[in-house]
Amino acid sequence: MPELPEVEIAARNLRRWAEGRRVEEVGWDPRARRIFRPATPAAFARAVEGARFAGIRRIGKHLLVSLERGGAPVGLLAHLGMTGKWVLRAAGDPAPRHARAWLRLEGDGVLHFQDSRLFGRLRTVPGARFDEVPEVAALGPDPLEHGIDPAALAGALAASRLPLKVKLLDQRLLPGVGNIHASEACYRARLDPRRPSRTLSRAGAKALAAGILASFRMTLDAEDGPEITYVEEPGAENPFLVYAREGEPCPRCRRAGRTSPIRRIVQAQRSTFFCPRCQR
DNA sequence: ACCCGTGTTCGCTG
DNA sequence: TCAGCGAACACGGG
Repeated sequence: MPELPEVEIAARNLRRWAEGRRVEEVGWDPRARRIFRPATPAAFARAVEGARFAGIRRIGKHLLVSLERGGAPVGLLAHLGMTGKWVLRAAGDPAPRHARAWLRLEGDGVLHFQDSRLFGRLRTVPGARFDEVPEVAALGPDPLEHGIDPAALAGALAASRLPLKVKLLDQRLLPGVGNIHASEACYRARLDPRRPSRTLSRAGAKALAAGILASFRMTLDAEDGPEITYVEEPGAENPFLVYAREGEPCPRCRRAGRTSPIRRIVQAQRSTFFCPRCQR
């Protein structure tokens, strides 16, 4: 269940597993047609079969995969939704649980797209012209690739009455920020997630930019490896500062010799976690 | 049974 | 025209 760091790991994995290799055959789970909308799984398979992986980019939570067949570019746009994940298996291995699409590569590997909740998307992009896909064109500059311009962020926040944490989920602003990192960034910047975003000062926007990048970085460092490990998998410790820590003492207040429990509230139908004492 | 979930899109409203 | 809101999508786990 991915925000920017998990999608970045997926991009690195795909580069390592597939770059330069040809897709011999594509298969799919017939119950998962919705993943391939607005096209059909058969059309997806036709477009990808026989093509060779040429390059993998990431903007926010979108994976932009460029392939090539007979000198012609073929684009593959992937979004992991809530539960999507790319995994590599050896040919002949049983398909992993909830495998919805699979790409058999030349040599021995099979790339599986797993997605239990079917919120993911796999679609092809003619000529790999990703900038002509409206959802991609609407995204702001990727924060990991380009950094965050505090002045631009301050300007965007000044234009909205939405609560700060809700505004952070707008992918046109800072693509890749999701529900966890929105809470984490507000906490790191000591900002109350309920504040209208337009009430932030320049200094607040600057702290927020730093908080977002620090939160991404911490998760990226913890998750880098051969396969994405998700924090909710059995036995995994919660690596976050406030997310899913309702009722636990705020670590920053505790350091200052005070006690303040983390609160959970609901904003825009999503959970928000914060410390009411040190986030203003 | 019921609630919750790291995401996005759609239709409605003012 | 557009920001904002809430339902909907679909399935598994606690």
